[in-house]
Amino acid sequence: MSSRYNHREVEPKWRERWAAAKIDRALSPDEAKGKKKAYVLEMFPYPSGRIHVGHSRNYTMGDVIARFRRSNGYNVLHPMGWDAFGLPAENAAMERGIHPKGWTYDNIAAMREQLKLLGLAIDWSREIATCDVAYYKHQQAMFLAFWKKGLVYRKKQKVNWDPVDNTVLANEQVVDGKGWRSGAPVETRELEQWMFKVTAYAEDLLAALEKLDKWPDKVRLMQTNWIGKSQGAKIWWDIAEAPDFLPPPAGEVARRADGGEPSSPSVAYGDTSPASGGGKHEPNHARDPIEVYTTRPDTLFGASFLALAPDHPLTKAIAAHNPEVAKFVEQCAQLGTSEADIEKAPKFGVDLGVRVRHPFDPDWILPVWGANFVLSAYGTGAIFGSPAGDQRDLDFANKYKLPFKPVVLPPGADAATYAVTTEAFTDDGTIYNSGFLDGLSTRDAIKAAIAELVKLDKGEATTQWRLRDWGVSRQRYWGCPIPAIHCAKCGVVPVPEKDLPIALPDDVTFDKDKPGNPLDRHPTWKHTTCPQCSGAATRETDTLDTFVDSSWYFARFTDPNNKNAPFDKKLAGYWLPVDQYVGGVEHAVLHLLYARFFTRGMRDCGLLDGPADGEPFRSLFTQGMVVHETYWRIADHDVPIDEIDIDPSGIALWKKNGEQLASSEIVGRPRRYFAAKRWLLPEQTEVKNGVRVEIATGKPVATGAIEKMSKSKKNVVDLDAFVTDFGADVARWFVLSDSPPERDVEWTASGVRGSWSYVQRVWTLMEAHGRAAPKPGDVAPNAANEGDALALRQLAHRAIQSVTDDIEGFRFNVAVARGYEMINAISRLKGDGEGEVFARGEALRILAQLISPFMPHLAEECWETLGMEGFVATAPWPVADPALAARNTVTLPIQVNGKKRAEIEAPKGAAESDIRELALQHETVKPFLEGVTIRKVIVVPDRIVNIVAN
RNA sequence: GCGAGCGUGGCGAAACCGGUAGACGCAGCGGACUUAAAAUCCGUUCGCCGAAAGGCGGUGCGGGUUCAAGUCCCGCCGCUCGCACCA
Repeated sequence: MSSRYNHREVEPKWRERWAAAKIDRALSPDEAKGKKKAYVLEMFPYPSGRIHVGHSRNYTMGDVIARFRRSNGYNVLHPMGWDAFGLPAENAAMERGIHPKGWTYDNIAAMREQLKLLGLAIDWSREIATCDVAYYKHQQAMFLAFWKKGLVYRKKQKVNWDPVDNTVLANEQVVDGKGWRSGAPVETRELEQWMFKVTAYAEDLLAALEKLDKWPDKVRLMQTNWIGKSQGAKIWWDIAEAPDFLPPPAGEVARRADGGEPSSPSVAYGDTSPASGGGKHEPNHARDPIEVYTTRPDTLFGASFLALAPDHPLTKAIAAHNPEVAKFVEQCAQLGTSEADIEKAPKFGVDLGVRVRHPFDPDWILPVWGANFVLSAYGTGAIFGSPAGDQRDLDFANKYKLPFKPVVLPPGADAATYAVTTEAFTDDGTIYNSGFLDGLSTRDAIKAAIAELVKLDKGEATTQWRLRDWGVSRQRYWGCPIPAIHCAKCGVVPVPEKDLPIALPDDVTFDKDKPGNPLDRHPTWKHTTCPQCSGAATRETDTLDTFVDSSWYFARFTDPNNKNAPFDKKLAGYWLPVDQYVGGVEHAVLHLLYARFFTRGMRDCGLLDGPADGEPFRSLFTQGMVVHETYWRIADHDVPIDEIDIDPSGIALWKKNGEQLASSEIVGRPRRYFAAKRWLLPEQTEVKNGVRVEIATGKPVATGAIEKMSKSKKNVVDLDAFVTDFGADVARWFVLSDSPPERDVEWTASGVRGSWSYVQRVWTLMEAHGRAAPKPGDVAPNAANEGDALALRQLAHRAIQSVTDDIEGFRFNVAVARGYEMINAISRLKGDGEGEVFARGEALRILAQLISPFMPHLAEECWETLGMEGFVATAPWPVADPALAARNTVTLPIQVNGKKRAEIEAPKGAAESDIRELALQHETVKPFLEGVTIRKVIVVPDRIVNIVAN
């Protein structure tokens, strides 16, 4: 009498029982005496609306780990929260005339209910949302602490400015030089920005990457490149000649526009100004020596020119008087910044009319050029050109007929004949044509050149970083207000801690016609008094970048309801670092770097005792996405029907004047062709007679690329509907099957059917067996230790070993395969004797435990059906019986000259000489040994035999 | 351009230290049950030759190391990701 497994009743039942028993609650350190802790965390979601099955994969992976750890006796912290500030809420507000707060909290409520459907073992008592005042007031206090510590400063910085939306855009929000929402060309503006001094930890952030051995190499490499440490030298080139209009070498002239060290410390709060750059050659006045950065001071004798960035102060100073230079600067500004543009842009430049002296020879005069390929944002914005050793310098020198000579002799080349024409030699070699450096290796010459520069006071060794400080100002409403006050008399003043929180006002207006920051135009909120002089003052109306919110939330989870502090030092010390962090690789640099910075900052502000090394995430896993086919049809009105069509098999036909275009001709499709696509939800389509059609119209539908599930392409499967139809367990099982977790998995109807039928098979066997499963430790009857029963017992115990290793090693797809293997083996075992019943019951019990991290509801129902006590979720993880899991006989393949010819069964650990004889005497092997001489017999114990003969 | 990763049946994949290539799933084919269908169950499925036993070939391409290579080394080709005129 088998009944169908009814997930609609079973799943909610167990979720209620788990909640009632509070099994997901993380224990306090005192309660958990004797247990090890495990902090398992998935990157918390942005509450964008509703979740779909694609979102579920990330949480399911974390949940498998969390449940697995709990079964293994750990005190598990597995929390959930909401990255709730951000632009989409304001956009929704503008489009629909609602409040960002209401929109956000509604979304959170909806998504919380959806996530709960998945049966995740989450301690919901620790839920946080970054837009709660209870959360961000601690963030404001932390901002003040960082400020006090010198990790916060203000600086004029170039930003992407959207002139239509009146706001700063992040680089990611600039697409092809245009604002992603407004479509308006983005302008560059200089704005006073709040900065976090990430560069203070550059050395440590880089060095500590080596210790993060449980992070993917790929992510560590990306951070290494992002931090971009480079060792070299600064060199000061004295001006020999300059145009008369340049001011004399005195007075205040700004240094290069966007340099390493920030400018004036305009903020009063203890020691707020970052350590100044310090050299005696600062600042770089128009007639002061030109500072150049190089990694190759060994090639100094090959120098033939200096080149400055278009926005180097000296270039700009000359452009103000020299029309030719002004034209050059303008041309550079007009060049696109996209990758393709840079690739294509030819090198060009202009002689600035300035001449400098070579540091090693005052009589050696070199020209100074402006050049488009020199970046103002890197190094000092000025280089010396050594054409024989740098391809860009060589191209430039060839174009403008600047002289050059090779100074590095490639290994093996002849100094008498070696020459450079169009290809520079950039590798290490032997220095020649270089005075006192002659004969040295590249390495030694770099040291010798720097020593000489220091002696002459013409330069010094230096380290250059690609990493920049983090600009956190956003001209936005829906974010954490920055706790600062602007006073005409006192300058920028921190809000006293007792006045926190600075809460966002609710009464703001969102008006499409009045873009910009609603805080800025709020009638009362921004007006306040100065905490120092009590005079009239205004609040800072910028809010913090939402990446700040997510830079410390993992610490808040350790003590989420603390009213007086962001968290208790002891609790944070107990739980941190996060033992397993799971998230998308798209956060490889920004979020993961900022969090590492923040942990160090919190430590140095005394908020955090451990981890002493400042690393928030011990182990990181970057998971793949759920992808799905996309479906679309032609829009009804946008395009003349003869220009685009869909053939009955779902292939798009692009036509022009009735002629069909080959796919190669469809490059650079006009924009309106894209507008012609109307994406369809999978459930709006069906396959009829092998053709996918729109259900409503019966018209054929085109099948587009297989892409990450996203609202915009509509290739999503709604979670609620899926859970109703198939159950959460099927979704969880499916997203972990088939593909390795780090790779994408394609959601397919047939794959879902496979998972569904697996659930049914498990249930059918469980129910048929009933309440007769042996408990762990029950002694097996003799009959269970022979024949097929024994084979099943061995398989089950080996599965314990395998699944345990697979979960530990993030091979969930392999663990899933073991689940299939087990159910196949269990259903193959026939007979109802004492031995079979025992073996079957034991295997089913083990199966219920092994699948419980993956399909917790089904496992729980099975556990109860088998007559087991308590929750399978909290039952100890099964331990394999070594006697059963071990193999006492092994199958050895016998190869002759590397080709498999036979197999033999042999006892495990059998003597090599015995195996050798068995192999040589084997009936099917013998024919291959006739007429040849046996050269060698290789016996790898318990693995293989290979007979070498010829 | 630089850097990293990947390339295995019709498809998703497995093979952890070099040791029986293709576990497991999907799709396909054959069968059972059924009036029929769905569901379920059983068998089968890398290619070629063969009635079978068995043989030959096979992990992007070309070489190499080894008794033995999907796995290690060298050189190509292709795809994906990251960075990009970084001095």
